[in-house]
Amino acid sequence: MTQDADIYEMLHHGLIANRYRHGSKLRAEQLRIDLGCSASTVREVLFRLSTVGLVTFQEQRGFRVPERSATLLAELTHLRVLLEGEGAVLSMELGGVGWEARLSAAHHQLSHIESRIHGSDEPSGFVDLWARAEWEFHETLISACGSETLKSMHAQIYARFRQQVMLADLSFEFIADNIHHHQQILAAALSGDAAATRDKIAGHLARHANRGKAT
Amino acid sequence: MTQDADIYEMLHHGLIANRYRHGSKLRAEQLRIDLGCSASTVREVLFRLSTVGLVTFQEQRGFRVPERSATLLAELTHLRVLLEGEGAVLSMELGGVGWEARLSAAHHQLSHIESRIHGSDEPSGFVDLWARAEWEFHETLISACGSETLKSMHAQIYARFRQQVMLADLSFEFIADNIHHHQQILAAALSGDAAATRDKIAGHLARHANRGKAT
DNA sequence: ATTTCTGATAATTTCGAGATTTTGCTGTTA
DNA sequence: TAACAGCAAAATCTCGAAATTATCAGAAAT
Repeated sequence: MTQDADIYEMLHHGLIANRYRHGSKLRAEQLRIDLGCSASTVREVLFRLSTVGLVTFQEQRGFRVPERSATLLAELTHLRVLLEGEGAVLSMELGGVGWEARLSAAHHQLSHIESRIHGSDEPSGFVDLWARAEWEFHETLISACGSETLKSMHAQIYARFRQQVMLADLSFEFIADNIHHHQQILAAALSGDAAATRDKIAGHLARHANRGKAT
Repeated sequence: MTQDADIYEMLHHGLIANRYRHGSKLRAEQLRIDLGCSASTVREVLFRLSTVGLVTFQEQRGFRVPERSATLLAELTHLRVLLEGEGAVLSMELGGVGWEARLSAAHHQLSHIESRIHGSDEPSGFVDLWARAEWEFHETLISACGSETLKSMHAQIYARFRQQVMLADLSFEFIADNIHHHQQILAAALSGDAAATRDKIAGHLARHANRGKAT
């Protein structure tokens, strides 16, 4: 059993779930206790995460969780619209009925959870479920695009996007909008309208545009 | 002096220049001699490079140089067209005269080198100069897009693209086409025609479409 | 009172060795 | 001859410690 991959997954997940405060230092000696391994292994993983932008690294000054930044969020949003729109349109052309079925299924799952959250006073217990379902839907949306490279690039951007907005999203103030957005994206994708699909994706991802605070 | 960053740059450059054969194994114990450091440091750097796709990694089986693959090249080309086209169009809107001047300068440098290569029997001595100038031109093309994230993502894809096609490019069989392509891209960008700019970029990058051999 | 120097403390970077796993070779068997 | 088990060699993975560098508190000087 190689710990390395597990440690990577744990930290990756923790960073996306905002388990560590924005801007806080990530000391290898500290994390080794939580993760149950040596500081060297942690350091190795932190380096890898810095390469994909989930942690920042400064020479001789260690690793940090990236700050929240309206500028960065705008850039990530722009790239996500670009990649996710392209992947969705390609999937519409290449995916066939199988893809449409999987997308419907993913939307059904997500819709179910979002409905429950919408009617709940204490939605904090649904956070993990919702995060997984949201990812599944957007991942399925581009899953038939035929390009592994596009998918892995999208996964990188999605992770950084989520890291930026998780704190805002888990208050679920957007939940009513999100339900509507996800329905519109599904409808546009199934109808075969490429331009509309791109539009709906862009509208959905822009929901944080007016809220992100600069560093 | 931190070796780490230097080692990373050395290996990064070597991989793009095809210093190591496609598919060959990258043993840390071997590389430590060429690079003058310990095996652990090499391993750390190789992990980082695997995260951006310049080396492949398999658990318990070490690191390898990615094979040449027509499929992968097609995917990288598609993404480069997407990112470079977007960055160029944004630069045309935001860059102003300063950007136009820098793009002209970069093209002039590249054009000068490509002309010399075109008229030479033994162009192998120009490889490094050409590679640098080619990168400078394409990087400048998107330099005013206003998004650091887009630029770094493009840099990642460009590096992998170059790794795939370097062997083909340094025979300079495309040199006549390339001179024409680069001129067309420059002209379209300066004329302010967004659609034409995207077209010319796509045409330029597709030059390898009929040549890459599957693994 | 503010700045600068200095030493002590803490964090980062590099390294080589031990434990674990894979790989390749050899000899046996059907 | 082909297939398989077992052993030896090599490679990978993990770790903790030594060496280097940054950080900070307190003393000395302006």
